[in-house]
Amino acid sequence: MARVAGVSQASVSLVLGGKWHGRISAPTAERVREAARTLGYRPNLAARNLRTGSARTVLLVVPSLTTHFFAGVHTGAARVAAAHGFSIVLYPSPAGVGPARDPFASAPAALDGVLASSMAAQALTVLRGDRLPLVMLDSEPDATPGTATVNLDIADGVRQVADHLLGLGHRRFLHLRADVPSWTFAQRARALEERLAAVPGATLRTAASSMTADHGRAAVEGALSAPGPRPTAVVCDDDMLAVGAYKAARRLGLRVPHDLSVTGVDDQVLAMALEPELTTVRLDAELTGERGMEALLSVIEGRAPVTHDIPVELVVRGSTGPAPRT
Amino acid sequence: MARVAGVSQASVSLVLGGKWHGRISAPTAERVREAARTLGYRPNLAARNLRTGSARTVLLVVPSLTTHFFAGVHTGAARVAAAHGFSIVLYPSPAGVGPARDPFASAPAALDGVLASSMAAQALTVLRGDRLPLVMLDSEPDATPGTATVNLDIADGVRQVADHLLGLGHRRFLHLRADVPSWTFAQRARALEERLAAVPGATLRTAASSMTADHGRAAVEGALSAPGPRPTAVVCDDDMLAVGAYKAARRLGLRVPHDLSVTGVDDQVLAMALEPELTTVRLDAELTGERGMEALLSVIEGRAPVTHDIPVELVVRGSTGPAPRT
DNA sequence: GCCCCTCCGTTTTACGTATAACGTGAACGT
DNA sequence: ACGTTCACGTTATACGTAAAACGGAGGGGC
Repeated sequence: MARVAGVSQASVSLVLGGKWHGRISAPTAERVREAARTLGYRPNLAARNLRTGSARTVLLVVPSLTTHFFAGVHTGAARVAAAHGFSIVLYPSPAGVGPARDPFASAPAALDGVLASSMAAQALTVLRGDRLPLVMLDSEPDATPGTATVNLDIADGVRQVADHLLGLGHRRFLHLRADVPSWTFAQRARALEERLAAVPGATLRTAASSMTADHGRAAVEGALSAPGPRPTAVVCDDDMLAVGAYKAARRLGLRVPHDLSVTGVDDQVLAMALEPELTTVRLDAELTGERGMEALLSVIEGRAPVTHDIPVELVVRGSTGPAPRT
Repeated sequence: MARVAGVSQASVSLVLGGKWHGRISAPTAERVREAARTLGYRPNLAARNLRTGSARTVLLVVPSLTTHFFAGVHTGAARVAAAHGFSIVLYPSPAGVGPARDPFASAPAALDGVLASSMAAQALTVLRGDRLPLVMLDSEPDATPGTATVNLDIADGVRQVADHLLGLGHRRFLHLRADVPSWTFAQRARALEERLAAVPGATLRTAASSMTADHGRAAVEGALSAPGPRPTAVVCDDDMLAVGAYKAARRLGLRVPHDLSVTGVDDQVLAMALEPELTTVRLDAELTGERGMEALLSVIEGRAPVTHDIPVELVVRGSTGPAPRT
């Protein structure tokens, strides 16, 4: 390469690295670029990484990419990373069985930082101790002081849901919880409890289910068949659970929203596919990924850790209506 | 590291690389491992990659991870890659706007091979010319002779759909095409046409739509409102388009499946969420990813390219029923 | 004439690993 | 006693880059 261009190897590095101004004349620089073009020359990344001590690579830790939300997070994070010349490597689904794998074993090169979802708790225990820049997504604000976090204010979304349903006259609520031990779900439960505690006459039942439509259906069917006055609104931790609520309602002969109002969280494509379309809390997954990656790159580049808040938005559609008269 | 273990650097490499049998005594090997453990020593990946000339890394080219199918492909591919000590780097969504980016610019290290979906056509033009091992997913069998392919026999799935509907007495069909210029969709259209051409009295209309529920609805609504005898079955290229068909049916006052049968392709979570549940062609995305990665690793390791066929399966649910009497 | 500066490059070095090539005692066969 | 093998490690080298250190030629100031 250097031979073809008729210059030294160092000049090649300077030109292709874009740091030649004032050191290499314009014609020579052009000659180097031309030679690189005709040869199809690409700098050896391994050598570059060895020399610079960095591969400009970041680890993204999420439970599963098949979850709509995390796929969106990846998309947003990847966009920002690419814009800064960084690459993303995914931590292989810790949600799968087996012990937490060594996150570094999955990377093709040294890591500059870690962007981790709070739902991937297993991996974090592995990551502690390595002094890598770390940014948490949707984690408890003061859980890890000093590290940047990107916080989705889902609690606020749940409060909006509660207010919306209260405004429609609902007083008897069923909360369909995702039985995943994660702060994000605990937060939702607490927000709903607190909001309803402030309303005289409001009651709250709780059911828990794994995050599939079928388990959700069973849980809701059980809770709605229990003795006592039946809840008129089901607040679900997730759109997929809301599908379960729809199915339960159908089996029990209840119409949505006439007899039973249902809400979700996420606003997946699912929400618009349902009939009636689902009232739900929209989470902007891509924005979450973007902000997370921006925060992480800030830390990597030595700036102070910032904390972002991602606003959420209640999207009212057809699955919520006035509470039925008793 | 070598100092701490009281041994030469070469011995460290041998022991940690697992190639010490017969060259290093067991006690010494143990001493090295012990030292590595206490120091938290990790081999420098950049140096290793430079020395070995490989980063054991593969590029996965898919249009978008937010598409359910491709997220599944990634999951399967990642599982196999991890089992062989390989890493996956994703090519950043070529479906996005802008010119095709340099795939190698997104990688943190040198690539050993490429696993590409046929739907990411843009990227392929970039990849041609680089003599990297390449495996295509769901691409036209003889499009790239010599390269391994993993073929989803969706044409067969469509034929099963046609036979299923014909058996239910349907004769007037509407094909809702995804207007994406990809071989996989062209293949579906051809299979349906050929199958119906063999049935006297069978008719086929076609509508095209981008892959969103709303556009699908509009396309189906238009096609069903056109003059002439109305189709009684809508065969959709995708589950998302089937959602559009449901919505169109509702707007036109048609019940599924009583007045209109609907089918999809994919079997996303969506399919079970719909009411009635969707009859669709199940594609095993994870298996596709696994087979694809296995084929690619074979080529990388110097074995002959193999071609796999992934079977598809018609899943009959509630969205198809007997053709209405005229 | 001498010193100093600027411009344009080159020479050299270090990064940390994998592995080929090279000892070095001790045991062993004859 | 002497070559041969074996078991166990070490020394030395190359990978391709980034960047610090180092000129050399030409020009300007005094």
